[in-house]
Amino acid sequence: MTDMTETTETSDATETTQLDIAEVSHRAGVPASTLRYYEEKGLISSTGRRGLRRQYDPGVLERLALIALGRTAGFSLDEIADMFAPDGRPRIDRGMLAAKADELDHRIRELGVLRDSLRHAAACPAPSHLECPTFRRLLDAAASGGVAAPGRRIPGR
Amino acid sequence: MTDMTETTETSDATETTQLDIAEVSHRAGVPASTLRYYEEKGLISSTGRRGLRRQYDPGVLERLALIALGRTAGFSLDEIADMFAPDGRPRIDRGMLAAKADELDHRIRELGVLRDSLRHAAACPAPSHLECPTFRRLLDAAASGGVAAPGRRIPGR
DNA sequence: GTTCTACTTCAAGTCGACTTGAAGTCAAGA
DNA sequence: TCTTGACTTCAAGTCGACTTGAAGTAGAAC
Repeated sequence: MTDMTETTETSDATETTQLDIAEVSHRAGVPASTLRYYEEKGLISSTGRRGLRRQYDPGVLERLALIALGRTAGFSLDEIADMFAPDGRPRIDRGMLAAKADELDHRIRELGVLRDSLRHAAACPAPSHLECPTFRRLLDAAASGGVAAPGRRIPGR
Repeated sequence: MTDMTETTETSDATETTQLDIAEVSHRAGVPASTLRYYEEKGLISSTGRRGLRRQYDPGVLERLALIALGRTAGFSLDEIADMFAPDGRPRIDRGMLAAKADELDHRIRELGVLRDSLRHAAACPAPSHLECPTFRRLLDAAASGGVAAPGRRIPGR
């Protein structure tokens, strides 16, 4: 949403800087239905219509990237929505970023332990996993919540 | 979380060390409703009833630990159900474990990049994140799916 | 014997992020 | 001008893992 564009926008010059929803969908790799959904949630906005079709400012691509980034960092759409100031410019709380980084760090360590254990179990010669000491240790950890309390969301992918 | 209160062994001896659902719920840290749900899904089974109340074999605790483990590794309940042979003994495909480990590994690396970038952005002196080169690089990566395509499930928490 | 209470069943609700379906609209091409 | 087909709206559906609520039951305490 940096200004700059919006130059000669004569109606006949079809050379609009505006992007059709299909174009945005294609370029961002996001279904049109999702774009409408995001708009409804206030995450993005269309600049106008051509007929019924939504038109977007090219800046929407950046915004979608920002949204995608937030999603992969584990933010909910609502959280992401809060990251944009009313004027549309991103306003990201640095403290929040740091907190999320710490969270990720923790999660990463957990997953590391898990990965190593899984690998061990995969190679372990014990006839049954239940007889493998490493596996049992993992089990105990999981049982006591040592690895990751199965709260609500799950990491896996 | 060890023995103790090994059920009031009152009444008839040979109470077979069966655990009441409340006991299992408490020891495993899993709500009774979840135990019923798991049973319905075929993930665990009760050995009988005392009145209406379900009774469980102590082995169910280990099984629940196994389930918790699978959950934190990112397996769905259905996948976990498939990990038990019809006889109830775990039958974990080592190849599957290895595959999951690889998956985790990949995810871990993604999250690592993300964490580093978040940390940088949090400390970055650029007036706006959009002007921070590192942040922009991250954005581009997210936009091109380089970090993690926001498929269906999200890693977060 | 009565009451208390923790269990029981079954159906339905929840949550987040979308997707899907039906019915309608409109710019562009034949 | 008419047809086409990609868009539009709005409501409802989906998915996974549970949770919640209503109505019922039985063992244990009194």
